[in-house]
Amino acid sequence: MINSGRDRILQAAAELFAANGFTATTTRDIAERAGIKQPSLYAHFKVKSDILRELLLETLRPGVERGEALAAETGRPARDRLTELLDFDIRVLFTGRRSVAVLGVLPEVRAGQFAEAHQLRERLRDAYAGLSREVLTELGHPPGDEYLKRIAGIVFAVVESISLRRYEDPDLDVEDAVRDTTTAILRILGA
Amino acid sequence: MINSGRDRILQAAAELFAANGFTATTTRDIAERAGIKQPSLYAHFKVKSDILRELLLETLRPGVERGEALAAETGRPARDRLTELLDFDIRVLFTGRRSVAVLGVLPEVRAGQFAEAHQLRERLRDAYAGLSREVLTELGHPPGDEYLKRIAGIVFAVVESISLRRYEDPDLDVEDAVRDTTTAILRILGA
DNA sequence: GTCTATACTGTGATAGAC
DNA sequence: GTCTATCACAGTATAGAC
Repeated sequence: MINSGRDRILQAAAELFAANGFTATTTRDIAERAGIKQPSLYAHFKVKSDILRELLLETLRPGVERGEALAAETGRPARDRLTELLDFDIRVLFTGRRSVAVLGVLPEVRAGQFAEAHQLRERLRDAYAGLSREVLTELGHPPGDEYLKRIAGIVFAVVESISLRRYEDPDLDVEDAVRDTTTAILRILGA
Repeated sequence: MINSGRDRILQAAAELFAANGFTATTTRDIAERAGIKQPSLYAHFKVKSDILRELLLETLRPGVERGEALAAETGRPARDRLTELLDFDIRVLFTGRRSVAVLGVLPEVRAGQFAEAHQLRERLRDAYAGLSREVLTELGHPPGDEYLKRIAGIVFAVVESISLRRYEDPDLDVEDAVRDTTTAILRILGA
């Protein structure tokens, strides 16, 4: 059901969380935007944080799956696989029916509670790190662990920044974002 | 006074805001970390948001001043000036006695209220955009307005990501951060 | 599954003594 | 400028009827 009550709630919450943060968004705000009364939320979610929890998992899972598959794949240049992951990941952020944006970067997500989402994010980061290592190696510059960690940190930051960039410029075009981001990241890696 | 009550409050608040966000940080949390009782905060700040306000302005002002000066300067390669701004800006984030980190990216900062800080952030972004345009031009690729906006968005995102990267790896070394970030950004610009 | 009514708690902020 | 005491309100969540 695309427009079920539950879905309306998730949609509304995603937009509000992205705009104002988790704690600053009240259950009343969410309910109002979803077109129901505040207590009705609790017919769908046990507690407020479960809404964010579901949004986070939903947003992260596709990228993690694809990322780990691509990182494990062999026999194809890492550069191509990294490009493919970026393409996939960025499109999820744009075409997902939610404006899931910034969610992964919300400070509240770091503080306890959302361990599962945090873990998924780590796995996605690892996928990017693994592909980055391979790309660097292909280019004749196999990185040390320390250096890889730092450079992959920047790469992942650029990926995650898409949410914020899109938030600040709602007209940002998907194709532009995919192309610019991919180019930037390949250049950061020295390609 | 480096350890005046007021300063202890700012220090405590900066750390808590960065870790948990603005709304999720209570005035009691701040007071406790500052070693005073909650109502004593109000001898120093009229309202809670004034604490964040001051932290934001304090963090942004030096970079803005330096950035606008460097962007206006002529007769020196833009590449050198951009490098200098990055060096300065990143060191402020690291050596500032506050862990001002993520503050600029807090969602709550976007929603109304902190207009002055928002404006400073725009000016800093403009300084980076201006220098980026010059660098691209020096390289023989004068950008169109649209392209510049997008590429400068990525550049600025990399700069701002330092806060988060440092938060996630508190051992991150200043010199490494300066070098890696500068290299990444110059590469993004095609240098 | 949605509503009205409401309980309970946490939070920002003030009053006023020291 | 710090404290204790306290207020007023906002916010999450529950109860129970429809």
